[in-house]
Amino acid sequence: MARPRSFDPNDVLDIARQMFWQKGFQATSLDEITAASGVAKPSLYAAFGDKNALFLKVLDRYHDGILGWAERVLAQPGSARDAIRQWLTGFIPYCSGEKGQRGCLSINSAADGSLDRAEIRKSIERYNRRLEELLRARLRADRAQFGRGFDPDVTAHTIMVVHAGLLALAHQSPESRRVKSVIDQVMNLVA
Amino acid sequence: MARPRSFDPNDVLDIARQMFWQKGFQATSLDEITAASGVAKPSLYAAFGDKNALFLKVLDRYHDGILGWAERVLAQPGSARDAIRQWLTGFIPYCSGEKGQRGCLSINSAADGSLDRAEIRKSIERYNRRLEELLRARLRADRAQFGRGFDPDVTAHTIMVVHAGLLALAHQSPESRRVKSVIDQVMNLVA
DNA sequence: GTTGTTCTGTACTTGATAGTAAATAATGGA
DNA sequence: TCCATTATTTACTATCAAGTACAGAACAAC
Repeated sequence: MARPRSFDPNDVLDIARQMFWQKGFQATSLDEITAASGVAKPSLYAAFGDKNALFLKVLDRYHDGILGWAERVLAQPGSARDAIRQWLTGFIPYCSGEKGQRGCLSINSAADGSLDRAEIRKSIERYNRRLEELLRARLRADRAQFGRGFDPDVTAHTIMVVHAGLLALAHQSPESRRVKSVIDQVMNLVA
Repeated sequence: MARPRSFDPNDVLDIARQMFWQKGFQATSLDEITAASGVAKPSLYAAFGDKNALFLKVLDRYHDGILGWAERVLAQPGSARDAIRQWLTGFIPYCSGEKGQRGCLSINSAADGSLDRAEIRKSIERYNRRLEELLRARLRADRAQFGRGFDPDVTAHTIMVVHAGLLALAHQSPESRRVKSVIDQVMNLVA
C-alpha cells in the first residue's frame, strides 16, 4: 500500500546495541548509528522514536535475549546445582578477556546517570526480577536435595549479586580462570 | 607573591564528586560545576586541567577515601572474619535505599564507555588491586583460624566480586535487609 | 499510467557545552 | 607607590549532536 521499509528493524537494533554497549548511551551519536547501519536519521526516528526510545528498545531486546537463554539453561534436567553452575559458567566469556571489557549492557545502563531514569529503571528492574525468579524457582523445585538450613530465596539473590559483581568487574578483563574460581567457590553455597 | 586562590580545591573536588556520582561524567557539565561551586571555568581549567583531568582527580580522591577507611577497619584487632564482616557491613548504607541509587562512583566509571579509558582504567585497576590486597593480607594473617581447604586468595577475590555486585545492584535501591542477608550468607565462605 | 501513501535522503535549525582570549583584580615584594 | 605575578570575570568561539522540514522515491491499488 506504500513504500516498504528498506531495512530490518532488528538489524538496526543489533547494530545499535553493539554501539551502545561499547561506548555507552551518551557517547553514541545517532549519526554514528546512521553511519554504521546505513539508515538515515529520519528513518530511525520514524521507526523507533527518539534516542531514548531507541535505547529502551535495544535494552529490552538485550534483556529478552538473556532471559530466554537463562530459561533454556535452567530448565534442563538434572540437579539445580548443575543447571545453575552451567548458567553461570556460560557467562565466563562475557566476564573475562577482551569481550568482558564492555561489561553488561544492563548493568552499564543502571550505572549511567544520564539515562532517562524512569523507564530504563523499570526495564532493568523487571529483568532482574524475572532472572531472580527463574533461579529461585529452580532452587525451590530441588529443595529436597539441599541441607536443612538452605534458603532458596536468599541463595537466589546471592547468586544474582555474584552474577552482577562478575559482570561489573568484567571491565577489567580478568582472566577466565579467576572468574571460574569465584563460581566454584560460590557454588559451595548451593548445597 | 601573587593573587591567592579564592577557593579550596578539595571543596571543589568534593562538589564535583557529588555531581559526577549522581549524574555521571558526560551528563555533568562544567557549567553546572561552576554554578554549584561558585568557581568559574577558567579557574577550574587552571587548577585541574580539562574535564577528564578533573574527573580523574575526583576519582582518585574517592578511591583514596575508601581505601583509607578499609585500611582502618581491616586493621582492627580481632578475627579476620569479624573485620571483613564489619567492613562489608559498613557498605550497607551505600548499597541500599535512596543513597544506594547512585551506586559506586568507581564502578559507574568503569561502566561508562564515554570516559577516556586509559587513565581511568589505571586508577580503577590500582584501586581494586589495593583493596583486594588488603583483604588477602588480612585473610592470610589469620590463616590458622580457617579450615584446611581454605584459600585466602580466592576468598579475597570472591569478596571483591560480592562487594562489586552489591554496589552494582545498589542502583535499584534494595532494602538493607536483603543486602545484609547476602553478606551473612557469603560470610559462610570465610571459614 | 495515475494516485495516494509511506519511506528515504539532504540539508537545515537549534541548543548545549568544552574550551579560551583578554581585560581586570588581588596579592607580596622592591 | 609601583611592579611582577597569578587568579578571576566576562564574554566569546567552535564544535557537535538531537531532532526536523521538505522534496523526491518506491510501492499498492485502481
